[in-house]
Amino acid sequence: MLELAILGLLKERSMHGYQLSKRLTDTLGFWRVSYGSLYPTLRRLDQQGAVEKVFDQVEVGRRKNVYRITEKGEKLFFELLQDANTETGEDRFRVRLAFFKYLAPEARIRLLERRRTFLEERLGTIEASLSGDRDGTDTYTRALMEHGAESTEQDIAWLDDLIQAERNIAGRATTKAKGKPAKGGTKRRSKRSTTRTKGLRGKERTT
Amino acid sequence: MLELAILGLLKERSMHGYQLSKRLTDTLGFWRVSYGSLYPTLRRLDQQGAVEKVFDQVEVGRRKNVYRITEKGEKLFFELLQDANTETGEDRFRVRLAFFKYLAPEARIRLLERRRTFLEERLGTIEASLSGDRDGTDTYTRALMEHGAESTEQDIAWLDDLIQAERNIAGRATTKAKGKPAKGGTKRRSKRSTTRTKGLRGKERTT
DNA sequence: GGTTCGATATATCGGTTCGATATATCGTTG
DNA sequence: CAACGATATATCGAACCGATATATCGAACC
Repeated sequence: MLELAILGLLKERSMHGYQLSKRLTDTLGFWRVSYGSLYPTLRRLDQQGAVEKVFDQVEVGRRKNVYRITEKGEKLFFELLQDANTETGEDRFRVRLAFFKYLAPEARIRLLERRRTFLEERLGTIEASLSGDRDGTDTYTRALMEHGAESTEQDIAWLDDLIQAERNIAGRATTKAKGKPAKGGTKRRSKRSTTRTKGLRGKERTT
Repeated sequence: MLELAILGLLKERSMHGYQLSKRLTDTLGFWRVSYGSLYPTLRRLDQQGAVEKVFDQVEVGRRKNVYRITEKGEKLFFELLQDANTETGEDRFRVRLAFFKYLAPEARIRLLERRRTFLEERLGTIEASLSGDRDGTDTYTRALMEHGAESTEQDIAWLDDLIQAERNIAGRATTKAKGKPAKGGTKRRSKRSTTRTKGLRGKERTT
């Protein structure tokens, strides 16, 4: 997954390790990457020909290893991006979302809905745990779970917005305009009140 | 950190691996633990004498390894819990919060405030990145960051509530009354100010 | 002028965790 | 009773984390 993130960033512009680290932490998903995985991954990518070192304006004693993505690397990038099969874990989703512009709208929607299903399931288990646990849990565990439920609900609402926006795009791209006004676009909508989440979500897909 | 979580759960009652896995995923921080780390950790704890196997209702089926915490394990638990030195990363904080009842109120407040500082810093970098990025970022990255900022703000507000509740307890301490943590305070919505970080914050830009 | 200091930059080591998978038993249902 | 899903334990290799070592650069400070 680090490979995917690195390749995606190098697609925009060539960088050296330290810059990659900053971009990974700050802008992209703001999830901390250890040098203990960044540099080895970078070297691994280099050895398999997905990236290459750039020696240009070295000047004086500057020891910077600037990397550039190769065509092989571009291909690898799209393979990894398409491989949404194994998508659990927060970070993986974030990284993929960050490179959504390289995916077709339908693929985006598929990914967003899968994520939504996952969060909905999690919310279900949390709420089941909250309601079915008579005085077994202490205050702090309870606070933790309640906050978790709240955050998850907000994440779902956010996903709903993204999905809606994506549908608007896909709608006017393929099918003809027909009774799908969907005005505002990416503003806050989808006030979810259905806290009851047992076995909804129609259309289960096998994957 | 898995050690801490396991020991804390075994402190409540003896369990076998699968039950631990469920408790870890569902109630405690609902963060998925792989069996590839759970079982080895369990065995490691066994070998170093922090937990021990319990063979009571073996008899039939008998493929359950029930573990019980030892006195050595209890000591280890408190050591690990106190070692808040290395506290970055979501999960570590959650696990510690789940076992807050074993910490003194001052220690709790210290941990909560450290977490708060961390989140405040992160929020700062996100917002700096958001405002200082002249159209370099695409829609999706931007959405990601905005949502991240929002979530972080809510986390901070939640922390504020917890800190406030903790202060109330600590304030009326002095009496050994086995204080039960102020049930009234865990309902979100509190003032959020006292930002001792950078001055630039609080855009209130309606999503 | 020198030197302390923090940010930049690369690298590696040991240990932990992840993801996938293999195996077997139990409980239920058709 | 066979099929099936949930329970339960286990292990492997690869990825990843946290800490640490090293070195250079640009300022700041006396």
